[in-house]
Amino acid sequence: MASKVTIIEVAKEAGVGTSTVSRVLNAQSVSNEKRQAVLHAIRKLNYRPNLMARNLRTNVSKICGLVIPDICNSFFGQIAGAAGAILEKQGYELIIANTGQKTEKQNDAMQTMVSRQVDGIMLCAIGGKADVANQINKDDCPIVVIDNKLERMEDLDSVMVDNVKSAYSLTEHLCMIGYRRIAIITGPLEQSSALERLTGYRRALADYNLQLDEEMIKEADFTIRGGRDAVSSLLYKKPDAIVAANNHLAIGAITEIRKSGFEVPDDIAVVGFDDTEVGELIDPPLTIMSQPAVEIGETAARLLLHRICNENETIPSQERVLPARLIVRSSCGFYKKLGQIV
Amino acid sequence: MASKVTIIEVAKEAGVGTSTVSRVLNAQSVSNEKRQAVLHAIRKLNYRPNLMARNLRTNVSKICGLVIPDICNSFFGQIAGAAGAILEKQGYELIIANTGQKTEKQNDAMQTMVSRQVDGIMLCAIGGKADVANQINKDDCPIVVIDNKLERMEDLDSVMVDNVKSAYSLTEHLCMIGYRRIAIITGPLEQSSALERLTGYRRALADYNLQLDEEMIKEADFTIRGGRDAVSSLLYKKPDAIVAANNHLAIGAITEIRKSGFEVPDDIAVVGFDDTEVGELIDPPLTIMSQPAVEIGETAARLLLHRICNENETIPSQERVLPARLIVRSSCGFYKKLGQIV
DNA sequence: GACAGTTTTTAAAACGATACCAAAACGACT
DNA sequence: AGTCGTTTTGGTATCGTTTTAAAAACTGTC
Repeated sequence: MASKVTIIEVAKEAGVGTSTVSRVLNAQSVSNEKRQAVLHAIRKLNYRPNLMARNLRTNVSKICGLVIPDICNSFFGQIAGAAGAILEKQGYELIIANTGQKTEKQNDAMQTMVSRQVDGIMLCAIGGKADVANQINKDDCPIVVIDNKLERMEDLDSVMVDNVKSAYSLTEHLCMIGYRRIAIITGPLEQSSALERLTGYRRALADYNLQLDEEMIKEADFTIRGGRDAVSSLLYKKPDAIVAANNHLAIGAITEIRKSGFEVPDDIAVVGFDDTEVGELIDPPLTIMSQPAVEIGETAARLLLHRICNENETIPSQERVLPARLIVRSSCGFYKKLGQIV
Repeated sequence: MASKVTIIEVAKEAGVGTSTVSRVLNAQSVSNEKRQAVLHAIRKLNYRPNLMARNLRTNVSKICGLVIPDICNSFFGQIAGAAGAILEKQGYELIIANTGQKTEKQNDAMQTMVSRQVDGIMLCAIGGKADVANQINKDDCPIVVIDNKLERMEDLDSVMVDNVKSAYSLTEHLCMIGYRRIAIITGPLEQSSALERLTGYRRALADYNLQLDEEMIKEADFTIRGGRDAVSSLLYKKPDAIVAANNHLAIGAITEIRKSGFEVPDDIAVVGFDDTEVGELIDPPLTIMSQPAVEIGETAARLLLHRICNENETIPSQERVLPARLIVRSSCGFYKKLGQIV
C-alpha cells in the first residue's frame, strides 16, 4: 500500500502552502509559476483529492441518488443510463440503490443516501406513503418522484407518464379494430400507475359503448407467471383481446393462450406496455404503448439539477407528464384485419 | 430547510458528551441509562450521522464501485443486482459508473471512485491496458476484473467465463447437428472475450474436420445493426449456420436473413451468446450459451469483500472461471432435424 | 472510609480538504 | 524611493465524526 498522499505532501513537494494547492485544484487564480510547480508535484506524487474531506468542508457532495425497484428491468436501466448521462455532464455522480418491491426498503435507501450527503434523489417509486420523502425533501435534499405517485406528496417534483391516456389509447385501438370482449391484466393496484391504466381502460370501454365486466379485470404482479395465471383464469370469459399492463404479463399471456390451443392474434389479440425494444423481438411482435424511459430519466435529472442549483429559491413543485407512444405491431391483429377489409 | 443536526446537538439534548453519542452509534459499551437518553435525543431531533465525516475519520467508506459499459444491457444489470445484493448484506453500498465502450472512461471512472474513497472496485472491463487498475489495486483499493482480461494484469482478482469452451460447445453443437458451412460474427477482437470465442470456434471446426474459411469470420460491434451488416456481407458464402457473439448480433442476423428471403433455422441456423431471458422471447427462440450473470456478480462481490476484509494479508490473486450453459431452443434447428431423423 | 481495580465518561486531537483573513508581493504612479 | 491599490500567498479555523488518553465514577475489599 502506497502511503496516502494528501494536499500537505503536495504543498511541501511544490514548496507552497496548502491553500495554494487547493486553489490550483479549484481553478482559482494562481501565478503560472506556482501552478506548474503544484501540477508537477501532483503528478509526481500521484495525488488524488479526498472527496470525502472536500465534501465535508463544502457541504456539497456532487452525488445524486437513484432509487429503483429492479435494476435488471431495462426500463429502469434506461432511466438510470439517461439520468446518469445528464448528471455526469454537470460533474455529478450517480449512486443507485436497487430495492425490490418494498416501500420500506425504498425509504431506507433514501435515508442512507441522505446520510451519505447526496445532493438530491430520484425515486422510481412503487407507491406507498410520501412521509419520508416529504421530510427529506424539506431537509434540503430535493427529491424527484418518478413513475408512480406517492400518497400525500408535498412539494415534490415528479415525472410521470400519462397512464390514463396511455391505457385509453391502447384500449381504444383495440375497440377501433373491432374487438368487443376486451380483458385487462393489471399490475398491483396499490400502484398509481396500475390504477390509472385501469381507469383509462374503463373510460375507453365506456366511450365505445362496451359493457364493462368486472370479471374481465385481473390483477397480477409483474411476472410472466402472473400473466399466465391471469389468462388461465380468464379464458372462460372468452375474451377476444387482452390488455397487459407490461411486457412480462404480455409474454405470459401469449404463452398461456398458445398452451390452451389458441392463436395470437387470430383468436385473442394481446397488447402491452413498457419496453420498446423487447416488444419488437418477441413472437408475435407486440403492439405496445412505449414508455419514454430515456426521456423520463433525462427529465428527472434536469428537474433535480434545477432544484439543486437553485436551492435557496422557492420554486413551486413541478409535475411533468410525458406522453407514451403507440407502437402498432402484429400482436393486436391490426394489420391482418386491415388486409381482410381491403 | 431544517438546520443540520449534528452529533453535538444530540449530545446537548441528551446531556452527555459527543463521544458517548458516538459510542451509542457504534454499539460500544454505554450505560443503559445514557444509551436511552441518547436514543431518545436521536429520534427527537431526527439525527442522521454524516457518513462523509465518519468516513473521513475512519478511512472506511463502506462503498464499493462497479464500472460497467452499458447499464441498459440486462447482462450488466443482472451482475449489478447480484453484486449489490451480496454487498448490501455486509453493509456496503454500490456506486455504479456507466462508461460506454471507452477504456479511458473506464479508467476515469475508477480514478473518481478512488477519490471518493471506495473500499473496492469491480470492473466489467472491455479490454485495454491494466496499468491504471494495477496502480489502484496496489494503492490499497482492491479491484476485481470481470468478463474481459486486461493487458498485463498484475495481482488482480478476476471473474471470467470460459469463453473458449463456450464457443467450442456452441460450434460443436452445430457441427454435430450436421451443419458444414458455419460462419461466425465476432465482437470487437480487441476484447479478450471476443478473441477467445473465436478461438473456441476455430478449435471446434478443426476437431470436426471442417475447413476454416477466413471470410466466414466477420468482426462486428455489439449492435443489431452490426449483426445485419455482417450477415449481408456474408450471404454470398452461403453459410448454413451462424454463430453470433451476442444477442443483439443474433437478432440482427435473423432480421437480415429474413429480409433476404431465407428462413431461420431452415435455410440458415443462428445461435448466440449472453442473456438467458431475452433469447427465450425472440422469434425463433434462440439457442444460446447462457452467461451466468448472477453468479458472476455474486462471485465478484465475494472476492472483493474477501480482499477488503483481509487487506493486510497478501493473498495471491485469484482467477475464477465460471462455466456457461448451453440452452438448446429452435434457432439452431436441432429439434427439426431430430424430427426428420426419427 | 480509604484504596485499588474496573468501568464509564469526557475533552481534545485527529482525518483531509476549503474558506477566511491578514500578510506579502507586485506594479504603477507620484 | 515611497505610496497606494491590486493580486497572490500562506496560516489557521472549520466541517462532523471517531479515537485516544486521561478523568470521573463506580465496585468491592480490607
